[in-house]
Amino acid sequence: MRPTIADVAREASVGIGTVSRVLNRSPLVSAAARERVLAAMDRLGYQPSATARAFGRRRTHTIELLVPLYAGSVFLETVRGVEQALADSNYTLLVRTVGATDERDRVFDECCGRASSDGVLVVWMAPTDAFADRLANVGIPVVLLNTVDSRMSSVAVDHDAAAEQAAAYCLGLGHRRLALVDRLEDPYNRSSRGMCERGYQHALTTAGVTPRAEYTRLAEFSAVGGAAAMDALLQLDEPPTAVVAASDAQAVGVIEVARIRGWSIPGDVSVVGYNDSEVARFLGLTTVLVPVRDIAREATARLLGAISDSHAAPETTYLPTELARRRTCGPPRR
Amino acid sequence: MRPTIADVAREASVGIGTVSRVLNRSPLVSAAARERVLAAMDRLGYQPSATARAFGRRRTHTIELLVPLYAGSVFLETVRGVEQALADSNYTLLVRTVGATDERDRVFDECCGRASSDGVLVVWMAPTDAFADRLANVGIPVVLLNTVDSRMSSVAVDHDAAAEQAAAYCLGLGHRRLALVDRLEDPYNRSSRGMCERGYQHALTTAGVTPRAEYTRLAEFSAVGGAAAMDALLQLDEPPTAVVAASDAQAVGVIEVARIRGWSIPGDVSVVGYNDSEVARFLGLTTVLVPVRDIAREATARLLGAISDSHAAPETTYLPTELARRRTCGPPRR
DNA sequence: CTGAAAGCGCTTACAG
DNA sequence: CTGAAAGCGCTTACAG
Repeated sequence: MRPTIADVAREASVGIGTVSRVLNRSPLVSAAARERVLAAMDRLGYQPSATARAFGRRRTHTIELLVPLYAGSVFLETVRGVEQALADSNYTLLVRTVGATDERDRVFDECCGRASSDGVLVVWMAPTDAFADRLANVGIPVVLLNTVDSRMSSVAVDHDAAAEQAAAYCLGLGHRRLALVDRLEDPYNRSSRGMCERGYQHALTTAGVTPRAEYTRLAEFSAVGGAAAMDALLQLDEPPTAVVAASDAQAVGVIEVARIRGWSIPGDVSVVGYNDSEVARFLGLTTVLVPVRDIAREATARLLGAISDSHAAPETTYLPTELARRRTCGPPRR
Repeated sequence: MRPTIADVAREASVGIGTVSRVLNRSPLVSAAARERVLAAMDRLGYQPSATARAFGRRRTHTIELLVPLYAGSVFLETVRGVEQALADSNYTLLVRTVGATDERDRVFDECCGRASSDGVLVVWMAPTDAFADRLANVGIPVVLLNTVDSRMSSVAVDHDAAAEQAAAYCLGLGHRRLALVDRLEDPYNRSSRGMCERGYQHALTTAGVTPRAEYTRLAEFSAVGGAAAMDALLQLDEPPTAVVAASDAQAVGVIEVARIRGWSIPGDVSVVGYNDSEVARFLGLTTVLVPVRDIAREATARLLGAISDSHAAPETTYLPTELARRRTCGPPRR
């Protein structure tokens, strides 16, 4: 049998309260007692039971991460960031992935019902009203990563500003026929708007370029989606000379189609991606850098704060993006 | 306050034992009592406390997944498979990622120490001796995914057989100058052998082709690593006409370098990847399909089995791989 | 600074 | 089939 707190207390000739205090680094322990307890723990190879502690404190010391499957490569980086922020907190990370829309609703639901965690992190997913309400009722703090909702805290990148940054860069290179291969802001909601649409248009109007409807494509969030969109764009009478994509996956599709059709990059067409992935880096894709790990770290810190101070007001933080200028953009051919 | 089991018992005019039995679907409850309890739960909006249950049963009802960062794209699919196998078990998934070697050791260590889970899943990582010993001592069941170790259960793909399959395919197309861009079997152990080396050599000797040392490259497990290896291969007096890579990431690097050097694929050189990734699929890469999700599902089922029957003997299961024949392989130019 | 004791919300023999 | 009771291993007032 694993030794319990009682075994340690007996071994150290103290009460279990003292052992508990040592465990919790309480200052209310004499140096001598602390020594004896520590020695006893060591002798017995004692490890406190996480379950019993959670039960005793009425806290699970667990954080739940809800992540949609479409997050793909962002997943690992996010988990990594969360772990870093959790490093010396002895909190533990529980993960739930979300596939289709009905699964999202079920996961949201169970997350509130079981209340098996002290806090929830939602990755790149819009909360439903039902979820927001229940969470508020149950009193479980939540922080959104890369999605903004006024009812709760979030740490995000300003997608429109990022898109504007990408578009402005292309415009600055001299492009006037600039297309957008966009994705749904909320992939679980077919009627949501395009994620980058506003920033893209703002950049154009600022530069005095009139947006053209045929240059804006709402594509599936994948290489295949990007390829299909690029296919259509290249068949236009006046194909674009530059394409801003809402994800690297889509950008890869755009590039592949361009290559197949014999368009050189960046000679014939420039391409900008979004949210740096390993492949993007390798392919020399010019792309918007989203600080995924920083977002996760910051969001987790915020969540821990909200857990210990339940009166913390919801707050939205935007982290800056950066444009990685690599090899897929250049001035348009004259 | 959330209602507790006592509230339900009072509301239903039964003892808490009966409520507990209803909760645990025990047959030792009369239909009438069950009805009353269920109704009371409903009225009160009762949800049992996961923490209290875990504590009472001396089981955490939690499974821990240890995954190295180099697993990359395999991560999501694995989590997905685990979740599917866990679907109606009310087990919960806890995730820990592993970066460098010393972090691996720390994670292994804590995993045994805290004993915060009922079982452990280790993804594509060789267990250390210390880990194996402590796990056996503590009595926590473990299943390895895609790594084989005689001391514990594992569900894996036979990497050598897979490499042989890939090499044999190229040989069958007529290639005789066949190179291998390999990766370390255990990336945390620089002196481990190449993951595919034996299968590759076996395929060659079976086909009566003498392996050449300069055709076997142990490369870093990334696109950059594959690129570097391909660079060296193409500078040989007799460059290979086909390359088998130990991962899709490496294959992407191989392809990119070939393209840059003006070698057409599959005209001048054929390429086979390993462990289908989304990009690979999109690029039409011929690759070895590793059933990542099936492995996760099967491993999880095995783990749940070991948790409920602690006498289950360690067992190794190999799942078959398949070769996805796509567009990066063809016969050698004469 | 310290110990004895109550309490956290379940599960599980036990007696009936 | 059912209820009263002990027990799981901690935390946390409370009295000293």
